[in-house]
Amino acid sequence: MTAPSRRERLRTTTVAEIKSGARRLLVDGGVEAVSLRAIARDMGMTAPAIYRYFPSLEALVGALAGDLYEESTALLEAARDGAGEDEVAQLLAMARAFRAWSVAHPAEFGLIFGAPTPSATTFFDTCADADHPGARFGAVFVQPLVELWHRSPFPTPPPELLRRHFEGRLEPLRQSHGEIPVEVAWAFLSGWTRLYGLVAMEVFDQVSWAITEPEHLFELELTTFATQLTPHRP
Amino acid sequence: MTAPSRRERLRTTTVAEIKSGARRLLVDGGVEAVSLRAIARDMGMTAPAIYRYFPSLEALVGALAGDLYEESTALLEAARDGAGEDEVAQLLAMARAFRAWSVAHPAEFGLIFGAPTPSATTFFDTCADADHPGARFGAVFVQPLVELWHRSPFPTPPPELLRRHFEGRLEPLRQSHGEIPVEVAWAFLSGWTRLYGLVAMEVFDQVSWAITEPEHLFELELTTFATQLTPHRP
DNA sequence: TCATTTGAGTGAACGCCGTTAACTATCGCA
DNA sequence: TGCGATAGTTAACGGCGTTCACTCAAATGA
Repeated sequence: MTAPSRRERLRTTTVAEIKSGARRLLVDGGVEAVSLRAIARDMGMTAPAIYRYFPSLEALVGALAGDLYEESTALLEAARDGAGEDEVAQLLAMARAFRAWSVAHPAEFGLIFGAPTPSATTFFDTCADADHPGARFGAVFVQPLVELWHRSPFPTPPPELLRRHFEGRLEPLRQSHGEIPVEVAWAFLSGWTRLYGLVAMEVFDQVSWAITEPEHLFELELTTFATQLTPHRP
Repeated sequence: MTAPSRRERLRTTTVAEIKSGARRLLVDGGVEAVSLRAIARDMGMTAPAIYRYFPSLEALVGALAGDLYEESTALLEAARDGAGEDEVAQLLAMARAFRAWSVAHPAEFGLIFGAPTPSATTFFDTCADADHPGARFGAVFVQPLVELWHRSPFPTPPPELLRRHFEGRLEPLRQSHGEIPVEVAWAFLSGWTRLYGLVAMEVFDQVSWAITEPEHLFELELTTFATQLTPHRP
């Protein structure tokens, strides 16, 4: 691990500048506005120069998607770490942080959580299954759920029902998180699905025909979700 | 209402041929593969000819999105009409039909239920709020829910909690469906959000790192959803 | 120190794309 | 029969990703 040479440092900053230009275009024009020629123009370069740093536009967008995945994962971790000891409070803080980030960054959300573009596809295919960006993202949710389950088990559908549906199909999840109680796996999949649905519907503008200020629907669902994570009074 | 002239008939079939070419390109190349030149090539025409029928590529893709919305709405109605009298059975049949269609038509799903492209945006903006395609789509779900609610009310969060969160924010929904009990509005929004989340996650390939055969997760969630629509035993 | 190799960047070109403009030929109708 | 509307053409412009041949400066090694 030797110190980076001057050339390597320059290269790193250039890569960063390319990516930040790409993100700027993404933010104010959608993914189809990201073009090598526009990035190069903004940098005072010509388009073919970018091929010294990325093999194609697709690869550049893929790398950007990877960065965004990391950014949102770090965001979740920060929300969790700032929410005290109670796991339910941690999960609620993470959900709120995720929604806030997504609503504030619709283009970025669309790139990593929307329909898989060729760029995203080729990028994610280069990731080993165990450290798929989605796996590290999901892990931040799984950990508090596991701890909550051991401290104060929440109600779930009957475990034999869960086992019947999940039988042998949780291998990918197990590969990145080790053995997990089937109830926790269910809570994660069910909860993440609901969170994703709420946020994606709002970001993709699929509910504005029915409700204004979808944040209140979000908070309502969060309330009922928190209730479901609390043991029912006997 | 006079019979369409020969010219009008030719025009109609040409429009249909353009759209079907566009859909073919959409299906096996994603939305970014839809190009006027490719469509025209497949039809043995030149690209500018298409401007006799659509003012821009954006408008063509928008019209295609409108057709797809109609297609999926009709699909839901067919599923409902083939599911007998019981409203819960109707809702389950609709959910299954929606998932099946979406999984079988990922590109079409992405176009109308994914991140809004400029094309979709400009198209949906041309729709009046009351007959927004989403509203007609949602109506198919709302109707059985209303009937079920009147026949056999399902458990919901406390109505005062619902009212507090929905206060004055359901105007768009009311405009297309008239007065609706707040409990039904909640059931629709909550249920549609969960259904959308499940299907979008599967179609957009956001869960393959955790679970294989997501259809079983879908069926599991459907089971618990049906339970929640049934009055709890006293 | 000087020659050489490496790397970054350029300019021209190819073939796509959407879109516009000018033009032609055909069809339907009075 | 003639005329206007309609459907189609070709040519062109600018933008795009990408490739290739090239230049020039920086790092390297004898």
